[in-house]
Amino acid sequence: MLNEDTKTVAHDCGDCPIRHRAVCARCETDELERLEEIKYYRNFEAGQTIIWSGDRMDFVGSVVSGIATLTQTMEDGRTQMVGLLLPSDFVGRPGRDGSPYDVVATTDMVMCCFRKRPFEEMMVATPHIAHRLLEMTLDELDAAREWMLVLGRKTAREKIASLLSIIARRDATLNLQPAQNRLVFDLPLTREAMADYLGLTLETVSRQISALKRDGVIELEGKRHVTVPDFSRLLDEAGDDTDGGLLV
Amino acid sequence: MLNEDTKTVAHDCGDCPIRHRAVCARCETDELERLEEIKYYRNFEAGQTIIWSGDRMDFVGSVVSGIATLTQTMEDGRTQMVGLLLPSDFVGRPGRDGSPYDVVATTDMVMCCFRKRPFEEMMVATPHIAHRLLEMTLDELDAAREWMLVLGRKTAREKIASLLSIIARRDATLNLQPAQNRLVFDLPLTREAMADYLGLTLETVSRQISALKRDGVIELEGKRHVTVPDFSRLLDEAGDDTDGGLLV
DNA sequence: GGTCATCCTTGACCCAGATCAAGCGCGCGA
DNA sequence: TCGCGCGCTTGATCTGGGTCAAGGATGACC
Repeated sequence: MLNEDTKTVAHDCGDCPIRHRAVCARCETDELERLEEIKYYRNFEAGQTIIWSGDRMDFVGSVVSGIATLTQTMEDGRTQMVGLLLPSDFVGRPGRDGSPYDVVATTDMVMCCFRKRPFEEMMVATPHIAHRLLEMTLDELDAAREWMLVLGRKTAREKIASLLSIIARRDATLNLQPAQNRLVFDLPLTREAMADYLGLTLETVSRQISALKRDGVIELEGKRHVTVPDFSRLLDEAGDDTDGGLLV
Repeated sequence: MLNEDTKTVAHDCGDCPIRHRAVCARCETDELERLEEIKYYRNFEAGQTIIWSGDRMDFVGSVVSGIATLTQTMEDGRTQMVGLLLPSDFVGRPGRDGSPYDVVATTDMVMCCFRKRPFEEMMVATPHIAHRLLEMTLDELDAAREWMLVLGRKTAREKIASLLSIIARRDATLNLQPAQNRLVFDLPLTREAMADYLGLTLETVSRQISALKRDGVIELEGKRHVTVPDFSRLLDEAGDDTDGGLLV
């Protein structure tokens, strides 16, 4: 059962990803209630490691606010980010015990979690939850494969443009802007984290961002606040063949 | 209903992946019969494109024999392989209409297919099929993310060693060798296909294979037949921290 | 056996991005 | 207010792998 405190948070969370994105689109009332029973919220501070690679994971859940990263590290310290968790993204591997990745909060975060064992039991009893999870996993698989193209074949400049357009798109779908080509967002990652995502060094990231700024593809206010005056120009720089409709 | 011809093939296919790997581990007899009704076999020749990127896909299925690749191509022709389909691998995106990738047979192939619509209907009616598909999709996601580390952070030599060890491992699990460190297999890919998988050029692939041969990490007979005298040495070259137990 | 195409190897050279190094700017705690 | 640390930028130089180019091997087909 929920304590008063948790209820309050749940109520604040009007567009809680569990409602609109993860598992509940077709839930019946009693299923929703069962979900509520195994649901709880966790807060993390910027820089805090949520799960260490190899750790046992006793929950699944969604990002409510803030950003986390999924990274792999080799013994000699080379690291590669393999996923970026933005609000409404699902975290967890139903049916698996551990995480093969480090999960790290890069900003302050709130996560909406379910205890794993009861969640899995619900999954068995409620087939459409499994279907929804399959959907989401296929989405993640597509994203991972898209990123393989970025890592394997794109130039440094194209990589940066690809990352910026992904973040811009996600940001835009959250804070719906008037449907125009200009958009504004804050970079949620350090240069080093961007480098780890893109398979570059932080110096190259910095240089290419400066170059995009010099060429008018982006405008910078401080180090993190980005304005994209022409989004289709950015997509072009990313080498994307998509038409770039913002609202996917 | 099955015609006589198909039945024969089905019978030959004693370890048909649909039986032992994809969906049927817990199927009841009548479910198996329903699967049989929507099941058919397709043959492809080496070089044949199975699905074009963007095509409608009206089936799902498994590789029975032979090898296929999943590739993405940019407008300017740069291509990145995002998946390698070996025998027993599943192909298809239940719930999705099209494929975002080209699927190409690199050797002669046999696939065991199910018509997509009835398969999806069965999935709804038979929850453990959806669970099995979720399992498999999570496996693919892990593989894709593992490959992101290869593409983003490994050197050319490490990339080649990683690819060889993956193929060797898969080959070994199919044709179980005595549990020793020496193993033998045939490369199922051209140098160019390897390059597309690894984000390299075919010249670099060729040079690095020559180097591994010169250094005694592998032995070559012709261009495709590979002997690995010491598998743990190969894993070492790949920069893998896994212990390399062959039988995963 | 000869021709041709495909796949592969090897060499010479070049360049994008890594590496090494110096310094800037801003926020924070004393 | 100062100093200190962290995140970032920029410059100089180096190098792994790309590019361009020239053959070598193998096998299919005439």
